[in-house]
Amino acid sequence: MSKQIQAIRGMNDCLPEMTGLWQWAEQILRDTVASFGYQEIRMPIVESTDLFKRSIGEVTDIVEKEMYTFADRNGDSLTLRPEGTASCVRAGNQHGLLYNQQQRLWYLGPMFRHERPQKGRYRQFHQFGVETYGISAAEIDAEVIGLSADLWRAFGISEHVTLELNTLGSNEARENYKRALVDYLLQFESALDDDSKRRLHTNPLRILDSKNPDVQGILDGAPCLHDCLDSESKVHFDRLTKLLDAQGISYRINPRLVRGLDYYNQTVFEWVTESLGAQGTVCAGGRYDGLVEQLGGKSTPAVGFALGMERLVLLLESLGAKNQVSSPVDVYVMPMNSNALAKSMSVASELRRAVDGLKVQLHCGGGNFKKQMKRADKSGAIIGLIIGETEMSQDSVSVKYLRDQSKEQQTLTLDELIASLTVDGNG
RNA sequence: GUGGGCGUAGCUCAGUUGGUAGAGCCCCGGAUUGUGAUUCCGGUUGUCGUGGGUUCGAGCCCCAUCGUCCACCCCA
Repeated sequence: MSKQIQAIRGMNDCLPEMTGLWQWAEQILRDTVASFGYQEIRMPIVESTDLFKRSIGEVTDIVEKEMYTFADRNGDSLTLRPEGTASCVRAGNQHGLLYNQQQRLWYLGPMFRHERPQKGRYRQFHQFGVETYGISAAEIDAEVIGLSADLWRAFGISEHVTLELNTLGSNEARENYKRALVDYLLQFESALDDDSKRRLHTNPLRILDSKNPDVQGILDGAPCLHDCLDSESKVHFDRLTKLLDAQGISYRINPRLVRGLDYYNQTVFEWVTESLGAQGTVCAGGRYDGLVEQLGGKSTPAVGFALGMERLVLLLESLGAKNQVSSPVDVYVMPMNSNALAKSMSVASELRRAVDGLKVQLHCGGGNFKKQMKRADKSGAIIGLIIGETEMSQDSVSVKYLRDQSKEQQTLTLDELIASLTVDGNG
């Protein structure tokens, strides 16, 4: 055997034992956004490097050290997308979707960041994203957050996620606050850890959600972002919280909640969980009113969020959602000998055509009866269909119920079998 | 990028002060030639991550390297 080639570090295969759960999750996501009237948009995975530099921010870690950037054969600098919002705005601008219009969009696909892999964090990962454009009123913030809350309800995990909410205010308010915060923290500079010292000059707001308890202690005396807010932002945030209250969505206002990407303003939120280790944020988003214009479009308000699929699936798995996934096979057809093969294949075909959604697998490769029964059992099928000389001679099939011992094996005509499967609703 | 844990069969893992590798699962055959999942019997599974070093002798000790997991950082 020659040496095997491995997958790239941090880029994982999704194996058959997991694809069922992924598909189940994806279906619920699609159904939920569809119920809100949102439409899918599909963007390329590769974009011009400048797109991300201009949107995410030049001094963010994502742009500085995490992007998969390379020169293509023309010498253009291209980048594997590290997130979806920038591409979505670019596509919207390019095709006139955002100009004086309202849009409610969603997407799902792979993203790439060159980070050190750990639980809930991979170099190729998948985000489900929702983006809305052209609505500045707080009700769209409330709708988007309400939509995310509906997702947890549909997954049955509402008790395991909590909503954190904050407002960053206008850009001017935020700049004012940034200055006040830096002034305050400079008094304690020697007591700050190295990461916080560095961020003092790069992204001071990020110090607010430092995990270091000493830093958090210093922050207890720091000025509060909410004291620097402009009145317009206050009104917007107040309307949002009232609308969330009216929907019965509970939240915790966290004045230290900030976002890592530069384009956010006003509303920001995160859904966090205790069940995922260090990567507790399963979904996060907010308002980004300046980005459309920043990327060359007409000034357009926008709100959206992104949800980490791997983190969602990990969470669903840890909460035992795997038994929501149906078996890959409902009926396993066993031809007893080579004479029964053609008959078995046609029976399988007729079943598939007659019963909508029925999953029928034909035993291939022969083998004795014992072996075929073992395969039938392993397939997860509820019904084993036996077709041998006896059945051929009377134009019937023997039906063995593999998961229910109280049900006797019986011999039926194909029509009788189809009738029973149809009544059961796929068994 | 930084730190720590772990790399032994397809999978999950034992392996004593250093003496040339083992269990369960899986798979195959049989008990049972038309009845699985339960039971019993038998069988196949290896570059001990890789490369050096120490030693008469290394899965075990040392160095390097790669991989992986977890945490920091970052973020969904």
